[in-house]
Amino acid sequence: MTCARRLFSLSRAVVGHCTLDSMRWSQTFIPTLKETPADAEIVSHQLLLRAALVRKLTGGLYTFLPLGLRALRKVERIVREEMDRAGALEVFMPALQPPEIWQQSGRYVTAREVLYKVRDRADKEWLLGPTHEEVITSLVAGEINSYRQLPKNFYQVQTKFRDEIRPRFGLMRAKEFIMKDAYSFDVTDQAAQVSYQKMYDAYTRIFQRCGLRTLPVEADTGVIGGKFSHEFMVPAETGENEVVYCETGPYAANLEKAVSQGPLTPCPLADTGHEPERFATPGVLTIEALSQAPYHVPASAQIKTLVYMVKPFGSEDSHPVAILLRGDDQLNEAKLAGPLGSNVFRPATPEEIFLVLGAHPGSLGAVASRLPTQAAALPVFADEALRGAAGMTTGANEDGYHVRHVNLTRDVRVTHWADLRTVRVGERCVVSGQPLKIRRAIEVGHVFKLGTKYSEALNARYLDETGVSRPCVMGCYGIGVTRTLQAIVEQSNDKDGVRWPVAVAPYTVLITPLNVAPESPGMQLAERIYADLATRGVEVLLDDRDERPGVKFKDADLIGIPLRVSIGEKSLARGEVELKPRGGAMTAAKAEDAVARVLEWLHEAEASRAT
RNA sequence: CGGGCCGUAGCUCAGCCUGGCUAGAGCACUUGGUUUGGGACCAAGACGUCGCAGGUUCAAAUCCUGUCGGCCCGACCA
Repeated sequence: MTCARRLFSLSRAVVGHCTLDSMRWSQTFIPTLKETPADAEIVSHQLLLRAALVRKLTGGLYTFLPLGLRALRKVERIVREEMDRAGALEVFMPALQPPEIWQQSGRYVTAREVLYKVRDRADKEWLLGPTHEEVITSLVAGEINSYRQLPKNFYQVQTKFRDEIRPRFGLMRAKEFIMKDAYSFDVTDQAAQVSYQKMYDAYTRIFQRCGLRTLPVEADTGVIGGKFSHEFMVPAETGENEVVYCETGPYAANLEKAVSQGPLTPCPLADTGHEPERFATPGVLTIEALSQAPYHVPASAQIKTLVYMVKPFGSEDSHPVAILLRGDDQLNEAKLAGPLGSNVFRPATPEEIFLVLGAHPGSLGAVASRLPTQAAALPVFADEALRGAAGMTTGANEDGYHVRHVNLTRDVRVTHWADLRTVRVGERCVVSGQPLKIRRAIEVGHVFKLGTKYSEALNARYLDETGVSRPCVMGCYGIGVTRTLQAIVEQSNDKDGVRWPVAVAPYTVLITPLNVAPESPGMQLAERIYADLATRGVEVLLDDRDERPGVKFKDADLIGIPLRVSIGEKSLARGEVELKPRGGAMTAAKAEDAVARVLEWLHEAEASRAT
């Protein structure tokens, strides 16, 4: 028993906080599904339903069943422990928010696509919060006055609402989901950097404790705005993001943000000495067509001309801009917001394009001498890959014609140079020079360094040592808790079901007596082990159902409890029970040692996870 | 919002093209029996406004129109 006594002090991560947090299968609610529901596409979504973790109410809205809720609570607890450890303070903000603060920050417009709006009896509008920068900043604006009160980092775990155009993949992209969001307030940029790093480190620990392999990548800041950010990605073929990474170096970035040393084949730079020359290209409307016979202009020697309509911040009117890329490059819209100075923009319609350029898509070009007078002041944004290019071919800005011998420096009035292209596989890493790879991933966390955008808009200011009023420097940090749960399932499963990491498993031990008659030796032993483990704080589930062994084993594998203790007549005749880690090999244990062996296994599982 | 597909029992689906008898199967559920170490078997039973509305017809799950909902692809998107 000394062994058991020593093992009694297992950490809370494994044994749970409630000494009798255990359950009989027949008393709880675990409606497993033998068949795969038709509308679940990816394996984690299927298992979420089959393993009785959640049920769908309607598209993008799910009910958590007892098993799913237990796993969710485990993830939440890990998140809270690590946030607390990092010095963040838990608060709880309203989900229902007044639109006024969103108008103040400007996001009433820029985030309008995802905002759920509701009206009260007086027909006043309210918002269901998709995030809480405005609320927390309002709080700080009212409460924090001095540098002596800083830094502060507030967090909460709360339901968020987002008007997703197309909810899909179960909890991955839902209309309503649980997020942990944290907001840091600092006196200076350098101090904010410290807060940012604390959160980055906390996130690394959180996902590690959840049993997830994550990859932190440089990320675009999107609608939230801000200076720079990292996303925590779970590599998975079913992910909705694409991550560019280098196998030999530290570089990793979201495709929206990724840079490289440029196209593998450089643009022609040698000036042919020719002036731009118009030539007839009847019916040629694509880069591809111009690269074919009889023209044979490689895509890499063409200039692609796009027209976008931009709405500057605070303005109601849109204006057109031209965007130039190499023919074989793709525009990366996420990179466009910075150079444009606005994130409200869209591709121009053919009618709008004709109005400004006098030609239709397929024949567009920005060669200065071929621009109509109304386009004289048209802003021209050119991708860096085109810098210095010569001998290029592009549209003549006249339907049915192209121009060759174009020298960018000489012939095009570029107003802004910027990195606008999408990186492609195999291009050279800017850090290591090695070929870049691309793979899909699920975004589970995002840390942003925000700067003073919200503190200035909502007046969250403090007085510094010299009595000068300054805006707080902010950071914000999100973890999709429900999405993280599904990502764990997506990463931890096999053909038989879920394989929960111990730290987030709904229960850590499953006892499976094959004969459940109350007076049978097997059931009596099962009851003893169950009670013994429960009083030691192990979260244990007893499968007391009168079902055939096959049913019990299939269900056990499906719900994926990390350790199974099977008690059947055959081994019991030898005075033994069977220990089977989910996905591992079965081992025999003397019945009287069963509890000690289980505690030992849990202890080892915890030790092997700690780093 | 564009394109495609689908709504029949709790779940997975057949029947529809080519209208016609009491609308079917498997799984799940209830009862009884036989079974009992990897999703058993036998028997009996319960479960349906065939998404909804309108139309055509002697007759509609089936054909037509509209509508609502779902799924997939795209667009969009912390």
